[in-house]
Amino acid sequence: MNIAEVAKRFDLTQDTLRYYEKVGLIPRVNRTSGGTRNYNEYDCGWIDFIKCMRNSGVQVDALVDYVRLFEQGDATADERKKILVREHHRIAEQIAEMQRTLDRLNKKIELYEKDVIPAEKELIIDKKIK
Amino acid sequence: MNIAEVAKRFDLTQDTLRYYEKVGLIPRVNRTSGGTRNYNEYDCGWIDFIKCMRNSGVQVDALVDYVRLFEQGDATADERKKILVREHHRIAEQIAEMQRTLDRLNKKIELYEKDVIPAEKELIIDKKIK
DNA sequence: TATTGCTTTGGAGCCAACTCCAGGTCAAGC
DNA sequence: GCTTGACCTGGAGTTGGCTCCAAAGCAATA
Repeated sequence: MNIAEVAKRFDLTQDTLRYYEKVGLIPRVNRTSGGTRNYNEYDCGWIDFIKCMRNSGVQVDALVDYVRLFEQGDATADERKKILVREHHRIAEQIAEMQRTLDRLNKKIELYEKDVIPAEKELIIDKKIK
Repeated sequence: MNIAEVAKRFDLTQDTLRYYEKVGLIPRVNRTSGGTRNYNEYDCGWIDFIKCMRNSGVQVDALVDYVRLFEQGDATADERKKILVREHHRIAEQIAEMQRTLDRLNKKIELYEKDVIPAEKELIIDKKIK
């Protein structure tokens, strides 16, 4: 697979794919004799994983660490697992916070629906919610 | 309330509070004759709301729009509601995506727990998950 | 009133994460 | 072999969202 195909498949730009590789978000991709990237399914597995994590707000640094450890072999499995667990916690906490925000928005939207709210009541809305 | 007290109360820096006001994330705060900000509970209500939204990933622009409309009075209630509904959708979608990521991480962590995974199996892990 | 410290402003600086570009190389069709 | 278009690299530029700073004014305490 050339870079154009991979970019299309994952809805990423070629620049982003090259960036991912450059900073170590994914392991180095094999090249043709001429130096052109030649992606295989293994690479795509990594891209898929990284894109998923990035879309959930996992920091580039954390993922770079993970990939670096991965490349160091089996001995780092424990440390890699710790990263995954830590990021799991972070995401779970973030979901909880966003859920509370949704509740708050729900109440606010409900008030907007009941009667078009005069602007001056805005604070009261927030007071009620608290 | 002076800015120091408000900053402490919301665990924000004074710079952040001034920034919020400068870009229009919160309505203009009243000042003393000398020009010093004098926050009241109304201001705090806004800060609380904005902090909550920002922590859930709502963009500054969207909130600035909301505040601007709010300041234009009752006639904009409909448009304001639309913003809230749109951001509600965005957050709900983001939660869904993060939930899927948690599932994926759970499976991956589980595999790490079963037997310390040789690095070479990394792709297989992702294949299984897919 | 003098000192010490808090607050003001505009604007510069910073960080994460891309995104774009120039100048060059490679490859595929004619 | 030549042209045309895709791909390469290193590095500069951009965006969003703060964060920091200098120079100056205000406030509280002695």
